[in-house]
Amino acid sequence: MKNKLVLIDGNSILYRAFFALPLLSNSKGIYTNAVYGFAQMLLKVLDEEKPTHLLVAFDASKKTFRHEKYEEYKGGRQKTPPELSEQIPFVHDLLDAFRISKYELENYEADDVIGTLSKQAEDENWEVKVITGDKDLLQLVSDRVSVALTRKGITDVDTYDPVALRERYGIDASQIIDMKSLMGDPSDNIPGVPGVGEKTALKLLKQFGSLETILNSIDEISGKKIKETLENNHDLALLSKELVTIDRNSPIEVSLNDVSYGNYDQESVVRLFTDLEFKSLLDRFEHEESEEAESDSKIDISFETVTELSSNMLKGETALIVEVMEENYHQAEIQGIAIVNETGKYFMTAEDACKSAEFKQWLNDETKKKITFDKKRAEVALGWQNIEIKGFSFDVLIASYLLNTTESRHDIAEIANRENITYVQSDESVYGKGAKRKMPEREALANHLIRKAQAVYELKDILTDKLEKNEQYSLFDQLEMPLSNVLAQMELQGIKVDIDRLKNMGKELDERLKTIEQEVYEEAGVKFNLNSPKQLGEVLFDKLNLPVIKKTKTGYSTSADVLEKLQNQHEIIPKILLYRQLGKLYSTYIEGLLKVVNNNTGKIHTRFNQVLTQTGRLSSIDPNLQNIPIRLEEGRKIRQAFIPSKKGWVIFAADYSQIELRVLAHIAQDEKLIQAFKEDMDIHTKTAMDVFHVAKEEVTPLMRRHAKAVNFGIVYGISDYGLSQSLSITRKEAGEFIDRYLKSFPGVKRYMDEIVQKAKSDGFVTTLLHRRRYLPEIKSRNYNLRSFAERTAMNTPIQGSAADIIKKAMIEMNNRLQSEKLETNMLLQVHDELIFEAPEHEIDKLKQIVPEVMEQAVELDVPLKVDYSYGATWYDAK
DNA sequence: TTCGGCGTAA
DNA sequence: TATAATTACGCCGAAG
Repeated sequence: MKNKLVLIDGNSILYRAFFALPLLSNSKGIYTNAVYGFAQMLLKVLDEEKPTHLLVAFDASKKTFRHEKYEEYKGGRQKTPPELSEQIPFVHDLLDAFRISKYELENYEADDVIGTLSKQAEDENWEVKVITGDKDLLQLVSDRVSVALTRKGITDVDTYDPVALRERYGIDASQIIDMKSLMGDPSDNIPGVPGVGEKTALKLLKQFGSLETILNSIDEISGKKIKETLENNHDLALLSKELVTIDRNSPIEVSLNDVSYGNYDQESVVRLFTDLEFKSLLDRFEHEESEEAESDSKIDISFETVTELSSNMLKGETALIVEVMEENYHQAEIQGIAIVNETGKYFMTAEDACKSAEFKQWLNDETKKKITFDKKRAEVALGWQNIEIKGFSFDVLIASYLLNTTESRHDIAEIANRENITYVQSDESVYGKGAKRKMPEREALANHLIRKAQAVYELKDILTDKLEKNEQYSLFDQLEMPLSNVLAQMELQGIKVDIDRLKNMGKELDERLKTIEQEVYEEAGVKFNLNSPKQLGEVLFDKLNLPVIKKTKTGYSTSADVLEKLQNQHEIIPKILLYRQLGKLYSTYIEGLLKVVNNNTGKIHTRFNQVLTQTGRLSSIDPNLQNIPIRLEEGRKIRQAFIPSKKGWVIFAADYSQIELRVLAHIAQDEKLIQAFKEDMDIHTKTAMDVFHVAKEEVTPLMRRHAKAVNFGIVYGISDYGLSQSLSITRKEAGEFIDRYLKSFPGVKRYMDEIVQKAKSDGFVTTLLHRRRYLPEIKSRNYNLRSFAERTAMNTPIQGSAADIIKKAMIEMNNRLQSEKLETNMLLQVHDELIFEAPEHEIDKLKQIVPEVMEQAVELDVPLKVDYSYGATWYDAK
């Protein structure tokens, strides 16, 4: 087959893409329009041209050999806009992901590289295509070289071969040089001959053939004026010609063989497009993967469908799939059971399984080891049917999460694929998604579950090795695995809800909302949807002409901080703020909670996601019980609807005091901070004393407030801007606070510096119990990404270690409640606090053991401190 | 369906 | 350099 070389003028296309597309950005605030356009163009080229060889050429340094001939070359050029230059690294990432060669040559321009390589390819009789936005390159057109010029947009091009060129300009490729030297080129600051444009240039060239002939035949030129300017600008025209001429023998260090194009690196492409949020482009690359998986899914895996299990099928460590298709596994149907172990592979319907005494006994036997994927799902789903499951030895989902918290896809198929196990399909491809999600035929289901079980069976050893290499096996086996059971119990237990109370609060809120709504319409003089930020923005800023404080991507910002600044400008504002506040309570916390109360138990059964956050915290969904209001009294009342499940019981709540700052004191080994906690000082007051250099008695409430904000900032990975926002002070003042803080607590300063360095050299940071977070972006050339990674390098060990500690406390608390034979139930975890329900007579015992267990969960160089309280409702446990 | 804006928690 | 605080979830309207 004949070779085909495609040469792309990198800078030119990048500029085109940047100006052709609106300034898009992804959710991280990185501009992506130029990369997007470039990627589009690239995909189109790969698709249409199917090159065997491909190179993207870039301009090298600012200075080129042309500057030696003509200093003003490319003078007057605008600097590259920063919105574009920040995208350049991503274009390089893009090319790397596609395994496409790129090249730039010191002292030369991309044109020269393209010119040289295209000549070499021509000599080899290859077909060549050049992609550019620059007409100069038309001079390369020949029988074997065609040039695609971007027309408008980025993928819309005109392609020139010698015929097309003659049609368009009436001249040959070689004459393009002469044309340009007559016309000049403002964008490159090439002078040309003043007064000569495209038309004149073409006319002269058609008549005389070349610049030199024109200059030598001045007498024959018709038109006095042209004659004169040509005479006067003789040298300038010749200089222009030199500048315009592409050097087709530049000393490039790449050869045609170096630029062969094979295939892209699918994983990198998907990763990059995901990061950049190129969802439309992503589709076709993810598809290919599933096609690949499908072909493997034809590999035959034989199994038995059984209606009863005998003990000789349940030997040795066994992979167990208890399939629950529903996303919410509470009271959900079990679809089927798959088992894989040394004796074979078995599928059972859920119905048969639940009837089987042998099976249930095996589930309940702690000595029969089970390998699972998402054991909490199985445990809770079975729990609702009063089937107990014990003896979990390895959970693939938890292991996968611990190995890489950044990875969001923890489907068995995904995890397996990463380990080159390709016979298992993704749940999505078997079940479908969204409205189309449905159960397949029994045989297809059995097949799928068996494959999952087989994959899980194989993955155990692979992932165990990895955990051990990372020194994470203990974190896995001693913390997350047992925690999962604790969480399952909490979820099954649920928290009782006073439905009437919620409904009454709802009624009252609803009435107030209607009133306020009417008032707002009157003030505005128009009816509109108050819940629509878009419509509200139009009313406030177009109709009422209030000053615009902040804008969002889509229009005016109407967020609370903006509205607060407008408080005194118009009477409508406080009303809107109140409407927002109450509306939030009504829709999210009254209606939202009522929707998820379980009809049978009268309780809310949340699900804790144990494998989601980047830091090791839990999260809670359906509903989220970790963000029930507390700050404002109005919202706090929602907590009155959370009650004990039995008469005469209480809600008991215990929280760690300043756990994150205590963790910081410990890991940073800051002597002053450690000392302050040892003396059990009020940490914000102490911070104020050190930062403002005053005695304890002189700390004003304002100083304490500022100190508190600084402490928050320190935990989050501080920036002067962030602090200035939260305190509404200037950046400079905020910067000074931070400086003074870091001088006062040198250990903290040292920690912040060292952790960033460590993250750079290791590629990840760790917590107290060896949880990891990888931070590849800490080496990024993009300021945004790098800064973000630096802040998370500082924050993750703090937030993550605090998460480790409370998780350990939860396991021990569960054991303790059992060993003390208490009836008390642990119900919720809210990052630094635990919520229980307890019979009255156990309160005294709890007052002792809860703080004890929580405070002794780990031993740090500072004491941990726990506060607690209790009452008739969650509200009263304050 | 999916995204952006907004607001709730630690 | 040019930007901006950590971790989450859910509701709504407005786009597709």
